[in-house]
Amino acid sequence: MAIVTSSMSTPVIQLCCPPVLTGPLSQQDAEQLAAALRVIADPARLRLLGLIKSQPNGEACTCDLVEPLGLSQPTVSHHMKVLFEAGFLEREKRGRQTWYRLAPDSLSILRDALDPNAPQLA
Amino acid sequence: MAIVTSSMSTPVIQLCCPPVLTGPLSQQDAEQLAAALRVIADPARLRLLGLIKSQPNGEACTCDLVEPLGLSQPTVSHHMKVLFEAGFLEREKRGRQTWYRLAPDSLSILRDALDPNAPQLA
DNA sequence: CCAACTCATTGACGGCTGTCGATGAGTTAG
DNA sequence: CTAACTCATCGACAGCCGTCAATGAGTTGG
Repeated sequence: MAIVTSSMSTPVIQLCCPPVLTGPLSQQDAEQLAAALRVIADPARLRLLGLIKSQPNGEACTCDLVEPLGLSQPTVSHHMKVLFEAGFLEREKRGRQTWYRLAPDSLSILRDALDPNAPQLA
Repeated sequence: MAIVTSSMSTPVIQLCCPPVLTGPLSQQDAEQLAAALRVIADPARLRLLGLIKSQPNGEACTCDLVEPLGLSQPTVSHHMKVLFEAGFLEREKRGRQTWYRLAPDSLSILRDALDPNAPQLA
């Protein structure tokens, strides 16, 4: 019996993927890459990534993001959770605040998957 | 009065965008980039891009794509329209068939927008 | 111990969209 | 001209998801 029975799952960003144009994508590969892309295919989440990156030390707590984003605190919290669980953000709790930082290489993985010069396998 | 009153609009892929991590994205920039990402954040459309690229001459007609994708013909037609109007595909009618080809540079634009080493502006 | 603060969770709602069957429009072969 | 073929469009439906107000959980200061 595992001690940790939580719902921790592998971040989608780490699961994907052969480049799109390497050849026909399997259904599974396509679903994983699509899942990773869907996470950042949202204006609020894109703005959050840019905001965090532009903060001092490249980190931000939730309270720093609510007002510049112009969305409610629960909504921001929701987006942060999605970005974190997908592997785009790192999270650290300090006192009552939660600090977020960009996960290195997460965007690079997506970039690689979109490489238009990927070698044809077939 | 314009002769062409059709609903032709600029492909979303050509509208976007400063890189995500250059700094805080404006609402408009974020929406444009998100719109472009949403187009390919779908397993069926990702598979279509890979399928077309792997065909002889890098082009395919709709009839070549329905069976390998495992979706109905109207659904495939719908996805092709979305990809074309977004600027990811070029289209050419020959007789009763419609042939599609990857639009060069479309994926590269998205790749550039995801550059994790983009210079900070602020 | 209590009040204030920060953040996450819950539940609800509305809009978007991926899918299909049915149908229509254009093209070719006979 | 007609039948068959290829593809697009339409209308409908179900599921997903972004958003918020209300509430709960954990932390700090006094």
